[in-house]
This record gives sequence, C-alpha cells and structure tokens, in this order.
Amino acid sequence: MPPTQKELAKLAGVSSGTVSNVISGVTAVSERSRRKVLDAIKALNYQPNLIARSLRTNRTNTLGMVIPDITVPFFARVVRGAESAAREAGYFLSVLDSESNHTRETAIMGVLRSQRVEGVLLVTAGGHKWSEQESAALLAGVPIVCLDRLPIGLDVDSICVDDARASEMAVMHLIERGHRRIAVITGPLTLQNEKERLRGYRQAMQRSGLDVDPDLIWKGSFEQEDVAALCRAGLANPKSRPTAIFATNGVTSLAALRAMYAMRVTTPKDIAYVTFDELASEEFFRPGITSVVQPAYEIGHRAVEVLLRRIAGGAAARPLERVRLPAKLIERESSSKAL
Amino acid sequence: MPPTQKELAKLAGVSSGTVSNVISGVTAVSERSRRKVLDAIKALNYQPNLIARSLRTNRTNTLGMVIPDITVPFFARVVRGAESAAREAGYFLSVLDSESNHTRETAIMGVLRSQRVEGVLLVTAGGHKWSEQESAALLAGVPIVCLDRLPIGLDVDSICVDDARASEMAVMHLIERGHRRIAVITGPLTLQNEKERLRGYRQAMQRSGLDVDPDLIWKGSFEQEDVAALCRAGLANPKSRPTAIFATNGVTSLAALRAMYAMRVTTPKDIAYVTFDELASEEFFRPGITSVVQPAYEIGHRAVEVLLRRIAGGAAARPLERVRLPAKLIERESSSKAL
DNA sequence: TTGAAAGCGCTAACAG
DNA sequence: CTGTTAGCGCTTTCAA
Repeated sequence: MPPTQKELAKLAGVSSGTVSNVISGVTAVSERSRRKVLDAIKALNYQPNLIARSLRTNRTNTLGMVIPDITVPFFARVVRGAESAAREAGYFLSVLDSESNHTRETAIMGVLRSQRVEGVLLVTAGGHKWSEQESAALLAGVPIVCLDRLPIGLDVDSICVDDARASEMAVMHLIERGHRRIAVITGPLTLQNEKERLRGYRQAMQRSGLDVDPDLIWKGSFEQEDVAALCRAGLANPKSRPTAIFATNGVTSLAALRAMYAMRVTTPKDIAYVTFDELASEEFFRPGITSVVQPAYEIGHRAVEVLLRRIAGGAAARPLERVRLPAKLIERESSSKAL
Repeated sequence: MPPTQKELAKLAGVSSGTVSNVISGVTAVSERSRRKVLDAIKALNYQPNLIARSLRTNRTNTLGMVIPDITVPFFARVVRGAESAAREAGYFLSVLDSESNHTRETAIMGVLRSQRVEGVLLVTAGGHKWSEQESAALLAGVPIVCLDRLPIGLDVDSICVDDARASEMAVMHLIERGHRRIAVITGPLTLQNEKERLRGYRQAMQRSGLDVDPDLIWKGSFEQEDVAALCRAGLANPKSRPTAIFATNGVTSLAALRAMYAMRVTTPKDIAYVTFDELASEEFFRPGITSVVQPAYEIGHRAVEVLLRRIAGGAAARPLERVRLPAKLIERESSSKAL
C-alpha cells in the first residue's frame, strides 16, 4: 500500500492539513514545517493520491479522446498534437480506440463520463447518425469537440481541414494539367467530410466549365473489395477510362492503387492520380503520389485549445467554434505528366 | 453536476446501499427494487462515479502504458494489441507518450503511480541506465512489464522478439545468397535490443565461417545526420563497399536508405539490403525491402497477459517471465539478386 | 501559521 | 432483502 497523507503527516510531526498546504502551495506554511514535510515525502517516496484529490475537488485535470484507429498514421499524428497541447495546459489526456465501431464508441463516451474527464475530443467512427436521444445525453454531459470526421446530428465545436476547398485545389491541379475526364473515388458518403470532399470535386469541375459525369463519381468505402470492384468497372475499358483519378482519403486510396496495379494500370503512365492524405513514407513510395496533406498535429493541438475554451466558458456562454484549417497540395510524380 | 447515488436512491425510494447492490449485482435485490432503481438510472441518465468507487475499493481497473512515440507504426500496433487485451480482461488502458525523453518518462511513471494504475506496460525511451534509486523506487511501486526495448538495470517481466535470432536469420539470408562482405547499421547501442541484434549479426557471420570486419559494423543512431555520415563513409569507395547491408531497425533504416539514394547507390542493383521492421505500406515501396517483421499486435496483447498474471501473483510470488517471440523474414526485391 | 473536522460519492459490513 | 453507517485520502473551511 502506498503511504497516505496521514502517515506522512505523522512522520513529519504536522497535521494532514499542513501537508496539503505544502503540496498545493496555496496557503502559506512556515519554512520549518515545509522542510519537515518535504523530507518526509522523500523518505516515504510519497505520491499524492489523485483519486482522492479528484473526489474532493471534483476536478480530474483530464481530457478524454476517442479515435477510430490509432494505427492510421493521420490519427496518430492528431493524437500527438492533442497530447502535447494537453500537457502544456496541465491536463492529462486519456486516449481510447473505438476500433471504428459506433457501439464501442458510445460505450467509451460513457466510460469517460464515469471517469469524470472534463472534456472530450471526439473523432467519430462515422457512418451513423446520432439519435436525438444519444445526442441529447451527450450534450448534457461533458463538453465535446469533434475533429476531422464531423458527426451528423451533434451540434458541437469542431475542427477539421476545409475539405471542400482542399479537394477543389486537388482537382484544379489536374484540370490545369489538361485533364477533363477526372474520376473521383470516395470513402463512405455517410461521413460528412467525404461529402464535403466530393462537393469540392464538383465545384472544381463546374467552375472550370466541365461536365460532372455521374459515371465518374465512384462512391466507395474503406473496404478493399468494394474499392477494387469500382476500379475494375471504371477502368476496364481503356477507351472510356478517365485520364485522371482523385481519391478522397488515404485508406480508400491505397485500396484503389492496389486494384489499379493488379489490373496493370499504372500512374502516371496510364492515368494521373491525386489523393487526399499522405499514404506512407512518401519519399520511397514509387511512383510518388501527389497528395493533399492535412496539418494533423495542428488539428490535434488546436482541438485541445478549443476544448479548453469551451470548458472555461461553459456550454452556452460562447458561440460554437468551427475551425477550418487549410491543407497543402504536395505535387509528386503521379500527376506530373500533363495530358 | 452529474447525479449521485444518493439522489438516485431518493428518486427510486430505496437506500443508497440498495442502489449499490443493484449496480454491482453482488448482493441479491428484490425484483421490485431493481426495477425502481433501473428506472431511476434511466431517468437521471446516471453514470456511477468511478473516482469515488476507486477511492473506496482501492482498485482502478486501469493499466498504464508508456511508449516513446505513438506515430511510429510499430508502437501503434503494439498499443492496439495491448488495448484489446486490456479490454478483454475488463481493464482500461491509459497510454502516455514519453516523446523518447527519459525525464518525461520518469515523470509519467510518477503520474501513473499517482493515478493508482494497477500495472504498467513500459517501452523505455532508451539510451539510459536506470539508477539504483530509480530502479528501487519503481520496483517498490506498481508491477511493470517491459516491452520491446528492455531497460538496463531494471529487473522485471519482459516481452520482445528474439532479437539475436531474428537478426541472425536476416543475415543468414544474405549469406545464402552469396554475400560475404555484409555491413550492419545499428541504432544506438545503449539499447538492449540493438545490442542483441548486433550479436545476431556476429553469430550469423561466425557460424558461416566469415570474418567480422569491424569496419563493416556501423554504429548508428536514430538521427538522420549520423546515419547519413556513416553511409557516406562506408559507401564512398565502390571497390571497398560491402555487397549487402543489414539495418537493425526501421528508423535508422529509413535514414540509411535516404542517404544511399542521395548518393545514387540503389538496391538491389548496387547493393543488397535487409532491414528490421516494416518501413511502410510495403507493397508500394519501391523497391520492396526485405524485412524482419515483428508480431507487434501480439507483443502488446501478451504483455498485458503477463502483467495481469504478475498483478494477480504478487511481486515475488512467481519467477520473472521473459517472453521471446519469433519474428518472420519477408523476402522482397532488395535482396533478390544473388551475388 | 496550524490543527481539527467535515465531507466529496461510493462500497461493504452489519443489524434488523 | 434492505437501511444505516463507517471510512477510503484528500482539500478546505474554521478556530485557535
């Protein structure tokens, strides 16, 4: 059993209250008492019991974070950013993985509430609409900031990349290189950000006076097989094949590339290719894939800042923040050949 | 303020103890009371306060995990494995990132103790020896299991790949393809696992009756510049250049490849190459790099099992477990050309 | 500047 | 089966 404050107080020959004062530093304590307490802390290797402290103060100094999959590099970087921001502000961050499962996600939110975290950073598993009931329960609980994948039917502070704009930029890049028949392959359109990215594609086409051919809108998912089927259907005939593809997220994109390569359709030779998200250690990826890169670390970092403002400000005290950050286009080989 | 058990009890018209019994399910409760309590829980959207429960029961049902960098894919997968094992056992897992910094690592261990986690999974930042004092303090605290990078001067349960064996296997693979002058480039040799991997290299050479040329042992680090300098020195002269390189970890390996490519030394054309660890989405990495692949998920998963046994068994009750898992060699292009 | 004491929300013993 | 109660380790009045 770890030593308690009481034992510490006894050893130091002072009262438990004095020990507390020494540790918190709020109330003045005589130098003599301070010394004795400090010595006793060393002697016993005392570590204050944060559980007891939290129960008493009703503060945990902890933020929760829910993400769909820590092994996705983008999320790992977001977590890093959030962690460092939390630490800078003197908070702990408790990260839990929902394994892209909404049921588990809901369970986790419950656990975090039970742990009395002071706020939650949420990257939803996606693909579902929060019911009125869920939503109400959530909003009545701790403050929430949503990142990246914004939930449908949940009105909270949020932060993500300006998806439509980023997407538009990527497609414009292809158009500028002479492409007219540009296919877009998306993730599940139940996700808000996927919808936005598709919107950006449409905008780029329309603003450039190009037709949006429904046959070139390939509504995909995160499943290898779905994506492969779409690619096979869309690329089978070299005549009607698009001259360029834009993939709206990294997971779908890897699946698409895999399918293309299996069909011996290569980039940039047979088709130009641009993707949302970095796919890997890009410098060794051959050919290099032109990518829309999100400021992942910053998204995590700023999400914590927004959350802390919300915690300080209270639920209704301030308007909802909706931060939209710009993404960058990194040009590489896959889109290097002008048509 | 979230509702408390007392308020709940009042609403349900029973005592607080009965509420507790309903929730824990340990003591029998009449169906009537049960109903009333359950209804009240719904009505108030009650979530038990785990902080209070922990203070009372002296149990947190939480394990801590300290890793050097969540953005390293290997660690992310280890975390996933640990998380799922923890969940299966009804534990929470609290993951903290030391940012490869021993000072921060020590601070984190203190925090985890303060949070009264029941055990800790530790991947040390490495590069330091734990002082007698640190070690003693640590061992007196919660049970610890070390993963992957085993600490020096800390006697605890541990789990990692059989590094020497895995290394030997990789080097044998090169020898079988006719290589005689094989360089090894390592990470910091202050890390136990790096030492082991170097030992494996030596073993393979010696068992095959080959000389171990000290000039072919490149003692590197995780720093791009150090590694680049070693590569430049070792590869400058095409005559005396080794015919193959074995890199003992992923981070160093990426740095080495970068340096090689900058020098226009390519693999497999100019030199054969084998590395410890997967470097990225290997199927798109060109050329594909022959790799020693570790069972990352399993390492995390089994580490939790070991830790739970230790928690159940007590400090001295059982002998130290030292689990060593086999790694696999995945052959790819970079070592495809026999000499 | 210090000590005594109340009480955070919960569980577990105990008496009824 | 149920209510009462003590107390987990801490912070925070309040008096001295």
